[in-house]
Amino acid sequence: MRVTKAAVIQAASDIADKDGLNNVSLKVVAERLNIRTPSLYNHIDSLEDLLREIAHSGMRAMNESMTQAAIGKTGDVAIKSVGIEYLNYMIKHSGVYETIQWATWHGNEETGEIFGNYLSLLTTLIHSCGFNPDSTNEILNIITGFLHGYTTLQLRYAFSEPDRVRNELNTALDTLLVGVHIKYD
Amino acid sequence: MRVTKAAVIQAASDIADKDGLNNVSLKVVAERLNIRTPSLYNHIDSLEDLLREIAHSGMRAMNESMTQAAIGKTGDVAIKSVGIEYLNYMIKHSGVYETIQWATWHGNEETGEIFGNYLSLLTTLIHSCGFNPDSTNEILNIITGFLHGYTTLQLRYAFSEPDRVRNELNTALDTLLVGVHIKYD
DNA sequence: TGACTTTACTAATTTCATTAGTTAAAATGA
DNA sequence: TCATTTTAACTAATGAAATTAGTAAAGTCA
Repeated sequence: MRVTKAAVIQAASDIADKDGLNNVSLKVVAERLNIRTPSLYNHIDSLEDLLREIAHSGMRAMNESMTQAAIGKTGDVAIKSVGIEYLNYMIKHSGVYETIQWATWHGNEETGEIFGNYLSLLTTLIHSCGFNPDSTNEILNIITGFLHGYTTLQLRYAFSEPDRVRNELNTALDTLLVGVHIKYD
Repeated sequence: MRVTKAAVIQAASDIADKDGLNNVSLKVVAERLNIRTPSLYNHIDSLEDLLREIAHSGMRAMNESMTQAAIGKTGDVAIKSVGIEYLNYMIKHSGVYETIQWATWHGNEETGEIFGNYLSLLTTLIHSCGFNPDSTNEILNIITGFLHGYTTLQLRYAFSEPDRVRNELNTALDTLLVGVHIKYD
């Protein structure tokens, strides 16, 4: 009697980050934990369930980091801090992030809830900018969409030149926010 | 003697669009084509190879549609037309689009080339806006990043309310381009 | 201590992907 | 046209991995 559900998810996340999502198999996870493959079923329902759990754990960690990054800040500064933290997480946990993208297509209700927490954080920060509240959702979609797409497309460069990509993301967010301010101030 | 490589990719793409990426298996594709599973190896190298081919075929089709959408247009109007076409393709071929996202992580040189063609199209359109050529790449990253992220996050709504999402994408691109113009004109 | 629960194990089973080896149809080319 | 070569199909194995069934050990708690 040793392994816990959290340990399974942790082991699987580590493997995802080191070897990529399609090298996460029950066989490999079990080996990492020094148990037999069927024993994993005491902690998870299926491989697909495990992948979703990896994604959820990662999303919660991202939410936590981004929330920390926003503490004591408001407006554009806060939004940009959150954006940089989003990128930082992707760089540090690219395998988990790949799983999060997978969960975009194969998520369940819980996935939606956790994503909702992320949206809540951004919503609060958008409010702190003083935009017309009627436009909050429109702005939310613009910012979250941009952040997701920009970081994903730049991820390949972010490994070798993290500082450059971080700076360019910061500049790009400035540009985006200029447009948002003109349109919604 | 009947099936061709193109037919295999087409069948697999149809299955992806109808049942999602993780229901694309050699077994199912072979059944659709009325041949035995091993016969597929006359046309493809492996399941992973097939998935990449689905992605490549989809990316080429998107490039073609977007190029058509840009004909006879310049500047912001052209960029927005391309963006709408990008969204249209995703709505019509969500399974293939999921495969394209998969290929973001598991692509090869050819994947990069096809993506390069897309970047070339956008680069041309950005030039037609008259921005400082030194900033073309920065702008390219902003626009392609935004487009990818915004459409991906809105895809779930795009099935039920395509017109609303199309309109909002158009507005969002306007907002983004306002910022870009102020920053780079 | 004795019932109960948890978690691991071994032993199947199933489902696919993939490989090997064979055959017949189709294409090519003298 | 006819022989040669290529192509693409087939059947039969093989192998890897997920999942299920059934069992035993170890911890929990009354």
